[in-house]
Amino acid sequence: MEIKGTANFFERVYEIVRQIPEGRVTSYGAIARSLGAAGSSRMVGYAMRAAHRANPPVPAHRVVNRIGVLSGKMAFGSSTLMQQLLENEGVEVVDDRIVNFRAVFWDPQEVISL
DNA sequence: GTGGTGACGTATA
DNA sequence: GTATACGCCACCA
Repeated sequence: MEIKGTANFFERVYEIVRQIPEGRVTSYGAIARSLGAAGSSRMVGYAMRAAHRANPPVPAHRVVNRIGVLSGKMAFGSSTLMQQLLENEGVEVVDDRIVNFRAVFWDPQEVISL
């Protein structure tokens, strides 16, 4: 069964983000690639921007860009909220950047391949 | 229906 | 490592 519908694009992104383990993060490109929308990474970021409309809300704070920068911290309403949430999960953040980003990086393909 | 915008990524120099 | 250019296409006015 293949759910064809652009409206489901957001839902697809949300579902992947919900599967991100605590203390881990992933990048927009990784999610986009998992959706088969490699190159359309912007759409993933756009989906996150509207993540607050999703129900249940997705841990958007676990999604950062490819260099581990909290590019969307502004969308949380507070520039420090996103960093605070990450640090609360054990992710060290300095200067709006994730320390050892590569170490805490989580590949969505890991779960999809299950 | 048309156009602008964007929580990005890749390519190139 | 930085700087610039382009593509990608769903959402909103």
